[in-house]
Amino acid sequence: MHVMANLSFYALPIFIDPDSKFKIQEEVRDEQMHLLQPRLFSSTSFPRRNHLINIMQSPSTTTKQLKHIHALLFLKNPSPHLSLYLCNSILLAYANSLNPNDAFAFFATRMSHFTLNKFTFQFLLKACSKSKSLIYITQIHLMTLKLGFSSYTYLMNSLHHCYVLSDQLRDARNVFDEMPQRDIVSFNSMIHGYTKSGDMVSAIRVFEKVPNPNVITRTAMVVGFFRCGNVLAARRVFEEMPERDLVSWNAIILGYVQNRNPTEALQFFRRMQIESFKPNVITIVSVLSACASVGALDTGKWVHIFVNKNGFLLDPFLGSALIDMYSKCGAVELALEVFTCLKEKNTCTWNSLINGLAMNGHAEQALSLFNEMRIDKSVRPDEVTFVGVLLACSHGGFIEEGRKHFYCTVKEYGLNLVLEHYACMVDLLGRCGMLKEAEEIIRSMQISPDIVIWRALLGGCRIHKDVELAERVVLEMEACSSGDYVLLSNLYASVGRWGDVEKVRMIMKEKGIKKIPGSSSIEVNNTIHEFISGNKSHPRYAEISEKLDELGRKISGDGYLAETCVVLYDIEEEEKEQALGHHSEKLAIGFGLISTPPGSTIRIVKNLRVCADCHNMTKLISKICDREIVVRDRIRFHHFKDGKCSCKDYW
DNA sequence: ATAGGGTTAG
Repeated sequence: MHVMANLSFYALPIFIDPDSKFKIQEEVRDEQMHLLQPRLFSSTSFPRRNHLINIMQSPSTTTKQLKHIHALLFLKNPSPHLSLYLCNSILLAYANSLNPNDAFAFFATRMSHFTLNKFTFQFLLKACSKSKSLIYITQIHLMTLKLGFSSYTYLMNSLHHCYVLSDQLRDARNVFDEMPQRDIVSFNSMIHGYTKSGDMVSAIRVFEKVPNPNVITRTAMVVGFFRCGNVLAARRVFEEMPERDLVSWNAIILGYVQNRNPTEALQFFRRMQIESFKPNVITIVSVLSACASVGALDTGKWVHIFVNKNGFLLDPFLGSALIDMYSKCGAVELALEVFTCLKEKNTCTWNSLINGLAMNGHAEQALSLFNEMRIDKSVRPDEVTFVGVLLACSHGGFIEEGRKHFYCTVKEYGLNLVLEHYACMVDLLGRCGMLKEAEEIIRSMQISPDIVIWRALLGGCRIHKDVELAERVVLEMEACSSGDYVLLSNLYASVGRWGDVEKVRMIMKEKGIKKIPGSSSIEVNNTIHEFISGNKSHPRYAEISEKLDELGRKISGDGYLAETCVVLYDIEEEEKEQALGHHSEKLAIGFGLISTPPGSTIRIVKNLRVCADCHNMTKLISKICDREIVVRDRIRFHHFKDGKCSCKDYW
């Protein structure tokens, strides 16, 4: 169907984009022609048009070359106008280029005289889907309606997709509702739209109406369920899929990572390999993230080798993921190694390493890396960088340097102070006993402080036994999460105010606040073993318990005294633990000792912070057993060696 | 020619 274009329609100024640097070069200068020579003119004759079109459509063609070819076509054309076919080709080339807005400019200036066809619109919509400019989408939508193209399912699907991409769910729905015919693509696009906006109820309603759902339909549902946190439903859809492809596997792996179940994510990664699917970069990055959060160093190393073997491009993306994984597994040397090997680094790469060093207690190294970053002109520090910098200052106890960065350097780079910066600063000051200054900083904040910041102040109160301030802080926090009460009761216990300890426990009971159970995991032979505080269910529990008892006896002869004041922070819980066994990290360490070769490093990941008793005991174990023990707690790392810890007993 | 998957912080 061909409809004569309504010229006034195209003349709308909307298509002249003031930001576009687009200019058709009417004349191609000789030297520019010369630049094109080697590519275009293999023989002496003028290249055939199709050849030029092929070059234009090739993804390696730069915008500059594209414009030259474009000008060349006009220049060498005998008649004043090119054919519609040729113009559509140029349009598509611009739509696929790095500057899709050039397509609109070309359309507005060079195509107004044409009787347009469906390809013209298809390519314009292609440009829309890349530029996501709502103003163009609406305009093209109107044109398709006016020129009678709205019965083309392909076109309407593309239009629908554009609206979904730019979060215009209502418009997308209208397009969907008005379509005379719908195919599987229409349904999939609609489902995607609903899941993207979190409307799972509508997505399910559409899903149930799809005559023959395919891989894409089902994968979209998996993603949708994960997005709204319904892990079980996501899993069910996945398990019931008649066929799966790489994208489905990536969706389930990433879904579990994002729903904080990295162990399950790694299980699916393993299953995926059993079923002979070859991972791509997206899989790798998701799996690395899972390894990082669960501390699975062996799996992480395996992935790294896989990356090298299969010739994956080590770009800043993948590099940062590797650095983050190694840092969060406590293997700083390996993180450093990746960093030095990387040819290309972006801000995120630097951030990953700075944060990694800071987390692992290498405060000086983190700060000197930051200074290197400041010299490097190719990157610019951002807010995240300063989180790492301030974290390093706080873990190293560098008050002056911390103040300097907090008050000056952040502003030097034109950055705003965000919640995380305040949290680090309050932590730093609180830790060093400058509780008053810490509190003043909180009071002076432009944004309202969050729970992390109050908790940082509370941490300072605990170290310096400032009960009065702690009480005020807890009141101010309006008492919502259990950690704060535990800390307060902890503090009361440490100064012997048992009556108040009891009171806090009553409040917690009344409010239904439960202490989060401690959980520690350790990776042995590529399997993650998780231990919950006081839980005996591990198959080798008896051996672990025996080992811990044996160590306990050895240690008591070595001057170890249980830290009673901390043990008392939650008596109810503690009694249970004494009857049943030990804190989760002790179980994990015990298991590590009996299941790994002597002398090898034991790595533990813990969901809560290390208690003083475990900290003490771990130090001694590292000495007696001559083992390096690396414990990652909720906030940071502890590297135990020869009876000492990298945190220097501040945490 | 159109539909589903992508890192970094407390």
